[in-house]
Amino acid sequence: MTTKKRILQAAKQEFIFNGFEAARMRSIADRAEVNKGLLHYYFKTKETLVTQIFSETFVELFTDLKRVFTSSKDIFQKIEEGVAVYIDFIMKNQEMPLFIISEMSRDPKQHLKRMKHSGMTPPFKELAKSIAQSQQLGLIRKDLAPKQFVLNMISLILFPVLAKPMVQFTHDLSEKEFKVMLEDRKKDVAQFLIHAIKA
Amino acid sequence: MTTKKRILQAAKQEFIFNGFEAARMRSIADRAEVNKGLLHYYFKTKETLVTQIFSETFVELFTDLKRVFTSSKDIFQKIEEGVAVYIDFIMKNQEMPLFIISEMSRDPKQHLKRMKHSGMTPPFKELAKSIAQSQQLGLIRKDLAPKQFVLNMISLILFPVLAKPMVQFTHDLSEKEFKVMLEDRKKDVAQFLIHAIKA
DNA sequence: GTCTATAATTTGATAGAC
DNA sequence: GTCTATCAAATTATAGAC
Repeated sequence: MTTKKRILQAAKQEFIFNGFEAARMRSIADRAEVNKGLLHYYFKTKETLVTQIFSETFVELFTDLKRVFTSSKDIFQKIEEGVAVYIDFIMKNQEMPLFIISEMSRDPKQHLKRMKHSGMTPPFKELAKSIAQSQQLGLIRKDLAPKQFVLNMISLILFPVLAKPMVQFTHDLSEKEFKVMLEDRKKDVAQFLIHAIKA
Repeated sequence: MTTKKRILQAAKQEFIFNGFEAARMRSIADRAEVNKGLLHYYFKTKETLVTQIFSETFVELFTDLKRVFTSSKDIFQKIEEGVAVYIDFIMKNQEMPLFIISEMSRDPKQHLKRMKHSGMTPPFKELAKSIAQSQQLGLIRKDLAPKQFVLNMISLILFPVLAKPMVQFTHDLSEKEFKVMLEDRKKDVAQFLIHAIKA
């Protein structure tokens, strides 16, 4: 692996575990086992590092989700697959959602710049459209705004990892048991959602 | 208002908008319009300030929720009232949930100390118990773990404020419209939950 | 490309006058 | 109780040798 890649990977770990402000360039260099000066040689500033990390993340997740939501399958399959793909992603990147949300909140304008840099947008409009069509077909109850459903779906997917320490504590779950719970939620959340919206 | 109270209020604002690490003692002093030295005179350290703020928050929220979940009303009323009470709280303290969750994640052990200092615990076990009883009565479908329901309920309540900038951006909502949406979610979330669990 | 050394700021916290 | 002045430590970033 190249030095640049090693730095990027080390930075990702440092950022997601500590947040942007608490992340230390010194720690990143230590993790990557390179000299502190090299970080600036490759990436100039702390901000450049974080922008790069966000880009890679957005491209990876949104590409997969877009494929699911624009497929020709029926809405209930889209929900099941979408939930599974999303939860698969967060199982591999458990600390990333909190990092993104923290950064978004800390500096919304900067976050928009980072989104633009990645060239990707979340494919939620595609899902909302699919919900609306299924309402017309009578598959889903009509007293529910598609946008509301999308927000609820994302809430159920993301919150448990955002609040992971609280969930682990209140449910008394080991690291392994927490992962099992996330795995189970692929089916559980999909079924919960489908129960909530079926006509 | 006493100087101590003014400092506490200023610290709360600074912390919830910037997070613990990014919060500056200097900024807190400026917000409170007092000298920087006074912060240490009253609270000794940054950590003392944050512990005090958490305590007040936990006491306020959990007291109200416990009253709802241990009342004698039926489960569907408990859900409706619990959602309303919780959303009322976060409407008045929109940035608090992200601050708490960020801190919890940044330093779980320290967070437990802060919880203990407040003397309060979240009354979620009481709600789960109430769900289990209603399952026995045949009011709620039995293929759903009470703990899972509680987690889903909290997810739907908290996520929209945690991801507020993203929600505002993707739904194109002004500050006022976002508040209206939260207000609407008191009914919407309760109905969504009830649809999802009714036998 | 990689390192050492260090500059330039900024931070939380303290000491001491009033 | 409130202020000024300042310390000691830590942080990002740069300069320059190799």
